[in-house]
Amino acid sequence: MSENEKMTEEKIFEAATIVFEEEGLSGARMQSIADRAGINKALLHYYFRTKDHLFEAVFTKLAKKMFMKFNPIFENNLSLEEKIRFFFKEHISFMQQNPKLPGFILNEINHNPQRIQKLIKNIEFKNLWLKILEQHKDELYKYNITEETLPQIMTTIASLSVFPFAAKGILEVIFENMGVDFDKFIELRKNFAADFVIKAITK
Amino acid sequence: MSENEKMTEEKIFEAATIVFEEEGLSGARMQSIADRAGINKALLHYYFRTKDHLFEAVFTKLAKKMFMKFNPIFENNLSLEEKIRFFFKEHISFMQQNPKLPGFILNEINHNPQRIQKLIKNIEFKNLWLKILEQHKDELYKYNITEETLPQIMTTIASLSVFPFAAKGILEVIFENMGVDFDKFIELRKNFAADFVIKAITK
DNA sequence: TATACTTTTGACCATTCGGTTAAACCTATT
DNA sequence: AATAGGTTTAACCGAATGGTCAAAAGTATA
Repeated sequence: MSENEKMTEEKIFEAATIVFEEEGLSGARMQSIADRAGINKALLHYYFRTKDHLFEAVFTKLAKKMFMKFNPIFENNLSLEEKIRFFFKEHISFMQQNPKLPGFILNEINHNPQRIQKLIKNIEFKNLWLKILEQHKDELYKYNITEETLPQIMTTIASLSVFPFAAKGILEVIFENMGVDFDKFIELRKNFAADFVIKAITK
Repeated sequence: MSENEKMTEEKIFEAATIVFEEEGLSGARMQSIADRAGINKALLHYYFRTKDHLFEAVFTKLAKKMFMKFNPIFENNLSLEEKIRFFFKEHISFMQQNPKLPGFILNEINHNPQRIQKLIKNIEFKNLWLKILEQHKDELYKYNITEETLPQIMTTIASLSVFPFAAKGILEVIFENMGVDFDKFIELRKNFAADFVIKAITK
């Protein structure tokens, strides 16, 4: 039945997500995914014809899930400062529940940059400055934000949020050595990063 | 001759570095490395018995090369502000010449965290705070740096420097869309990141 | 030049891996 | 109960992969 079918496809998808996140495209084994889904390997190919098909499906969904989290910033009508605080809280909370996502996505894109191209080529980054300008015209004078520094500030905000997860493997070892708990560090980071950025851009 | 031997081992090592950086451990093929080095595949196993041996050699050297760049900060006797400026200039310059290194190292560590453990377990991060305290006792009052915020600030500095390279694949696409040149962005980042951090931590 | 030793090679091996096939199994419809 | 449809499986396949081996090629020493 279609109910059962959804179940199986879902099982496969969830298993594939875990294995791909953990091992990467080239490191993942179809057999591991089948085992984890509790099904036969041939059934994988029945639902998703090839490994690449399956990977593409998983990757696209995860990447969208990730980039979606950046959207609300340009939608709601908070102040710039509120938006920054909102972003760090939401984005870091999301990654707390998906700690392996950032490293996985960054890595796979570096291995095959064209994969992301079709995903974000539709988004009009060109209008980004105009959009921000119209929403926050008055506030921009208060902060050191110009069309020139926008890429730097955007990247900076993304860095502060994403990097700790992308570098989790290293940080955990270093922090352990310093007697710092990674999870606690992340919890504190929501406010620290927001304060840090706001302090830095305020004239 | 030993001269020739060094030549061959060197050729293998360089080829392996390129292939591993590009494809990762699981994606790299011994045949590709042999081809790139212009030698027989069996010769790889003559010099480095297994793929894992070869990878370990390459990874260890690259990881050391990377982390070495953090050292001078705790050695020279510049002021805190000078150290921050010095770090961003040196570290980003280094990565400009090795743009694939950050992503490679982060990814391989996430896949196998214990790999980094033996490399940095010798470093005494516990004394880090004491070391900084003794070198910059007076300055620390000027900045918002305490033993509690140190991990956040350290991670922040690393983020601002490393992340743009770890996310190069994405940023290049986005920047292209915005009419921004990645290399120019990186060049500007050396000063932007330093200014940003100093502004943020100055009371 | 003969000998001993190291380096390099081509051919080969065992295993793993993504993918296929034909048959068995289920489930709904008649 | 018989039929037809999709779903699931065990067994299998060819190619790719990491690794081995014995012989060839090179080199230094006597």
